[in-house]
Amino acid sequence: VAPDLLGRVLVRRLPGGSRLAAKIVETEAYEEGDPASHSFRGRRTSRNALMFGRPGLLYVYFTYGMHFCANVVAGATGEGCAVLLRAAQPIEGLSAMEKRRSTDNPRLLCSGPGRLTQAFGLDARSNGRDLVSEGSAIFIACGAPARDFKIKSGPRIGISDGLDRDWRFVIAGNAFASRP
DNA sequence: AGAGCGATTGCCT
DNA sequence: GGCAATCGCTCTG
Repeated sequence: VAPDLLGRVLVRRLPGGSRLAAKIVETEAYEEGDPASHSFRGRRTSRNALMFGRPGLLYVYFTYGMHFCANVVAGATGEGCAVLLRAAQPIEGLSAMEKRRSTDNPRLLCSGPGRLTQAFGLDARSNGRDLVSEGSAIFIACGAPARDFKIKSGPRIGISDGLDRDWRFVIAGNAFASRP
């Protein structure tokens, strides 16, 4: 699911009818057999409960005392599996993102997991939202995107265990990834 | 009950 | 390249 999400568009409807939209350009996969995952060894806690929920839901967690990270629940119900959204290329609603992010550099709006949630206004209240219903206030647009890009994979970022897995996926050459 | 640290970011030199 | 910010989750005793 992690590479499949590349090129798809994350959309947020704002009160008033305007929208935020950005193309997903970088993702990471996490699952139960994975020592870097919140769901390692199938352990359920109050924080990670959503990872074991229905696929297509939004799992948001708080980290480093100040940042939120957004994930797409990706396993069957009961399986602790999710895809971290690490970076996206802004498409629509840039001025609203600029305001939330306090910068007008488009490269700094959604290029990083904490930046992306801040630009989209996602936080603990967004937990459990349905990302696969286009009626949602926050969702991933349906329909297969153009596959006119190559996918690069490598070790995930910011972890100390599980570095043997190449479960970070980026659109090759895209300038909006969290790092070159 | 308390310590340690994290799926990060931004500002400093 | 280095480090502070900042707080909730997890593990240890």
